[in-house]
Amino acid sequence: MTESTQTRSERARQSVLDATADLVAEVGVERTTIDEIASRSGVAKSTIYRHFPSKEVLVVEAVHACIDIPIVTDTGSLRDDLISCFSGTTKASYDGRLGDMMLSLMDAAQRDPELGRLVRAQTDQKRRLATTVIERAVARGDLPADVDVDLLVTLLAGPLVYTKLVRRQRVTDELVAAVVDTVLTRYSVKQ
Amino acid sequence: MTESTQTRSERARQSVLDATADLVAEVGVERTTIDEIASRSGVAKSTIYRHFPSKEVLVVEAVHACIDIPIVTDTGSLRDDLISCFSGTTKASYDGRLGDMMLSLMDAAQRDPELGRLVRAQTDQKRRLATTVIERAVARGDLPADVDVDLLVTLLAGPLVYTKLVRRQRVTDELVAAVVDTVLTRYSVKQ
DNA sequence: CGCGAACGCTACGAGACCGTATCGGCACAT
DNA sequence: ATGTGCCGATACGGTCTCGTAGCGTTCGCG
Repeated sequence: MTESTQTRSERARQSVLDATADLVAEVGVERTTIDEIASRSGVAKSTIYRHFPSKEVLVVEAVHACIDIPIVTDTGSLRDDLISCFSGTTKASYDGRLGDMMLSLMDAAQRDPELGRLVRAQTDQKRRLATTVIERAVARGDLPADVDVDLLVTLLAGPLVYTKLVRRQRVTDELVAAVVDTVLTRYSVKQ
Repeated sequence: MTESTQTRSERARQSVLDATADLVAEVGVERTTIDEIASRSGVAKSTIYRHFPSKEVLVVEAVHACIDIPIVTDTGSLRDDLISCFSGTTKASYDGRLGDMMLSLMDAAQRDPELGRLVRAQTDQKRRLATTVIERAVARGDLPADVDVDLLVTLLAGPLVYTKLVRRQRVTDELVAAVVDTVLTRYSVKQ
């Protein structure tokens, strides 16, 4: 990716991280084993331990490598920016591999402080994207200055995350639009 | 509870179910072990296996025993009924022991079909409470007849579940009221 | 092209856990 | 009261997993 010339060590490291992420997505954090990671990645167990001190650290790094932050648009329309923002964060974070990991990660995060920090940081980061969009709208006067931004983000993100994680249904663009429109109506925003 | 005269076998069985629920709430489904259940409940491992064929069955029964369905009010006010409904389901299902179990259960439910059915049934049951309240409002004419009930329930339940499970914050009565009011404004319901 | 560092393979000890078996003792119904 | 059936304690075999170690092989830098 970054360099087409990859040293042997780097290739092994990357294979391990990939296999770990795949396994966490498939069987969850608890059932992920070093032996299976070795088997899938084609990297020897001894080599894995040369790169990562423990299974916990490996999992944290593997998850960390899966996270990418989408960019927020600035069209001047609160509605469009929110839809774009939540479509982006939902697709980036809850579709594909990371989406399959989330429940297991959140569960494991209850007991593993390091994973807890990671999951919380991930959640906060996504909320901050929406917060940015909303605060820009407040600055424009499209939203009242005394709006409860935190509540607003929860009202928007809640139904989408609930649909994905609890109901295990796809988050369609229609749902995103419906959620955004419902919440914005409350604040009398022109559409 | 149901009978103050409890045979020895019944007492043992109940102790096991209790200890199992406690353990699942504390350390999750995966880290819950029969030996620890035996140790905590004061019931011998051999006795546990006389009552339950496997750890999986035991966990399912223990979780099942934790579930109770709150009753929905019928005050004639959609807003009041919704607030009562979601306060009730939230308190009953996400506070206390069951709340501590949920993430681990939902994770385990991804791989265990039996747990999957249980969790899904639990979710559906709670949604049906809200659906009942909404349909009564439609019948009264308080909501348009063509309202998307399923979407409406998601809009209401989503932020509350998200607050509890993802943000790991308490679901206050203020939050419930704010969510209900926001969603109902969209449908121009008098408050 | 040569040498050292890193790799793959295999085996190992320790510990956790499951599910079964054995056996002595206590509860509960008759 | 008395015996039968269920319980508690304990031990066991088997499996899985972690993390370490030894050893031959191969990559890649100079």
